[in-house]
Amino acid sequence: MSVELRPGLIHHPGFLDEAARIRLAGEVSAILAAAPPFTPRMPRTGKPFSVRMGGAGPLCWVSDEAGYRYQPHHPVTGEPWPPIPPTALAAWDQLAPGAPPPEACLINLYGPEARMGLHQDRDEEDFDAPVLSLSLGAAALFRYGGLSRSDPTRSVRLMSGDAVVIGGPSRLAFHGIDRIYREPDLLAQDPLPSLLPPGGRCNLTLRRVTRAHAVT
DNA sequence: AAGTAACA
DNA sequence: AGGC
Repeated sequence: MSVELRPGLIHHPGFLDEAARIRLAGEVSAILAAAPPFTPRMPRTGKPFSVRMGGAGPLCWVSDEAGYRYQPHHPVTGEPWPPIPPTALAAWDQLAPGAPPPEACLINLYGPEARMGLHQDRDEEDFDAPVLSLSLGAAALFRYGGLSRSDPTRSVRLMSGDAVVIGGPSRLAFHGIDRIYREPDLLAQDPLPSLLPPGGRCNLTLRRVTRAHAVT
């Protein structure tokens, strides 16, 4: 079951079943143990994000005073990023059929107070492949708009196990996270990656960064 | 610049 | 501009 929120922006509620959520949480925990979460900072001002980030893949996105960029090594340890978790790769194969393999798996870690301001994913060279988002843990209010910051926006609640595909005419659509929901009754429903605050949310975003080479 | 403040 |  899927819902087209706007052309090219597809919500797949409950895409990951319980077994897949548990498996993915374990894979993410192993990644974060090897490549610890870091706090990204705003370009120029150095203002820290409220979201902490981990990463996997040949390239991953980082942000600091010098700007936004993709780089092959962890910004603190200098080590290469761990491989993208297999459960996330399987979701890419299913939800982004025909796209070249993802190179970046950004792991956004939200505490109950974390937010992500409205933004575009535009630091990639390849805008043909979609961005794939996978949610674990606490529910969140996702807001999406159009290709201009001033375009009207709508909101939808994302739950643990949901997938969102941001592609086609919505590949550069503005989007963000306005709030994390606290749901005491459901706190124990899902195991979450270690190093995540209680009541938190973990979101994986998979992206193709470089242009795929033509096959000869 | 994925940040925030102020507002109805 | 939407959420709170």
